[in-house]
Amino acid sequence: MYRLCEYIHFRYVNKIRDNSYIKAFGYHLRELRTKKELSQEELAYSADIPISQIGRIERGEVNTTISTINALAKALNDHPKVLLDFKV
Amino acid sequence: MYRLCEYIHFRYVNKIRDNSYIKAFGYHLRELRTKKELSQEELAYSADIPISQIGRIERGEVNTTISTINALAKALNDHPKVLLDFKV
DNA sequence: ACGATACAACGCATATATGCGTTATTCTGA
DNA sequence: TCAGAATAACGCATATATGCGTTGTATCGT
Repeated sequence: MYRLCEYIHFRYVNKIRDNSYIKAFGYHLRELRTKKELSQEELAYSADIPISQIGRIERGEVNTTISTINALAKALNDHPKVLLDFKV
Repeated sequence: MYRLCEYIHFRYVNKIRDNSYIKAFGYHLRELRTKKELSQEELAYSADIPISQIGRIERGEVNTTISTINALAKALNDHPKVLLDFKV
């Protein structure tokens, strides 16, 4: 039975998203940014990311992707792994 | 002029996604997994992620989120930063 | 008081990550 | 050679990350 998905109705649930982890990441990013005395706007400009997205990340509203982490790391002159170096 | 977005037509472009970086990440994840002699299916089960998603990540087809990295790290008994510890 | 600066919060668009199933292909050991 | 295991690849659904603009709020120096 190919293409069974077309005929079966099921409820989609994203199980992976982890709010406590993305909040911890946002807090950590804010610490890295403020320690380097950068404003959100300056970081946004360096990383070529909209400032609104920087805000959402720091407030822990979004489940950031590794490409974004890479862009932020370059803007902060850090290795990407530094951005994940925090405790939950 | 509030809600200007409603009236202005503009083309949306995702500038952040970085295919070479997500490919390098996938290759690195595959190395971590095979070094521990785990099949994709075993890793998928431990991390509670669909096996098809593990495959897509390792083939560098998707821009993985930090929640997924966290889940994979737990399943691999590594700190999340280990998953970003690679060269592009 | 007031203008400037920083950040929060919203509104809405598109692209895509994930979930979950199936089918196709490749690898591997007896 | 060939059956089973592992992986690739596909199909399609929903949730959401991002892009880009605006408005709201707080702080601060003057």
